[in-house]
Amino acid sequence: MGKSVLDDVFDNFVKGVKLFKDREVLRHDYLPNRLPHRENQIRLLGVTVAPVLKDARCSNIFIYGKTGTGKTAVTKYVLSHLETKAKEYGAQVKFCYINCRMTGSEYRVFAALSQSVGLSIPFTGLSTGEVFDRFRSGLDQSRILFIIVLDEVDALIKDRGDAFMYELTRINETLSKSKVSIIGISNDLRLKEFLDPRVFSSLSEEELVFRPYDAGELRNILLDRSKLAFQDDVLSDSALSISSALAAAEHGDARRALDLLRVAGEVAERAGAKTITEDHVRQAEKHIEHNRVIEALNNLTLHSKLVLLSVYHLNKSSSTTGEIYDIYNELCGEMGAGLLTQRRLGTLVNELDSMGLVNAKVVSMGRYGRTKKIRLEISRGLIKEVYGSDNRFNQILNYSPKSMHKT
DNA sequence: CGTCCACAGGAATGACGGGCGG
DNA sequence: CCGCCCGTCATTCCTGTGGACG
Repeated sequence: MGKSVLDDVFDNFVKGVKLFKDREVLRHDYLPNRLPHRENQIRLLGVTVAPVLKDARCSNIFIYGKTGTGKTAVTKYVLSHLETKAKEYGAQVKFCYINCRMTGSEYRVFAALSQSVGLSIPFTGLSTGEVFDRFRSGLDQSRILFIIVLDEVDALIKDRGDAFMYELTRINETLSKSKVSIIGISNDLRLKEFLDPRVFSSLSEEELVFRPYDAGELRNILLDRSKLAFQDDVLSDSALSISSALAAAEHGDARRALDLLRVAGEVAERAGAKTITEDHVRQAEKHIEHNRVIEALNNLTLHSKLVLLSVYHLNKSSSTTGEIYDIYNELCGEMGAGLLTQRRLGTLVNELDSMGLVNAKVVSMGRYGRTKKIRLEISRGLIKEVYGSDNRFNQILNYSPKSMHKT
């Protein structure tokens, strides 16, 4: 039996220094039992929600804050404590946590709500109104105080409108045996601009704002977590500081900080190091970004890939929608793919922009019209790397478009 | 100072695959 | 099985617009 290349990998893993004690602690879905620097928010949310223990409906609450400021963690923390207290006092309280961005549509939100009051709803087939009616009657039957947590509602409201929110905020008027309270969580602080004022006012009976963490606070959070995550004396002080600093620069995102630390640990472990250094954190930063882009690149639809490759081919510091459409047109012909409209291409470009693969800005060139200036945001090498290994795209990658030397 | 380019991007509508309830 | 509804992608039609040019 020959020596496998894997022997090294496995040996290294077993014999090498173990850095992690418990890697799960650094994942963002992990709910710690201490949330440093959020004592105020915990108390406020607790106070607001407490009336349900005496069988009274609590106020609706609106929570604002950017990603990684602890909104979700605090909410889950408070509600899980509330749940155990409710059992203790025999209060009929139930809650349902829904991440609206993951759930995706109002239909599915109502379906999820229905499920949590014990109804089973097909994932398609019914009209949204029907699902809502079933949910309402199912809820009324169960005679409870129902707390609905709508995490990342801004995502849903922005592309579906706030009609479903309006229905939800008014549901109590038609319930006789149950009561509903809503906790809305938004990443976007300007959400009220998108909301019907009636919805907004009934939703924000209480408001809670989560400020971003500063570097010092992030440091404490990481320190706390790293004690559980790593073996003693594994994490260097400078690695800790740089992680907090990097995440603080990025709107004080604790999630980001935890990711950095976890990946840095993995990088260090793979390198066989016995401590995690500042350099490992910097490598982790690149690593995370690299993976993010590669994953995005692979998951694009055919036409989005072609649009991206058109930008790649133009190879200018910035190109306009029209220019890109010409190249895209050629690439479609080359591949025998159906051609989308320029209108459609516009929104695909915008999608690529929000994924950070491309940068698109509308500019006016006066007499020469108004268009989007589009620029590649990722390295050309990365595109070669990902699409070069795909036979279907290899020829497209090397294809040289005809309409290139026009200005 | 008005014109007019080269699009932006909203609204309505349709085609399609999937799945229901009756 | 039918008629209806879902979400998704795409088209068609449309009105809006910043600013260099004349």
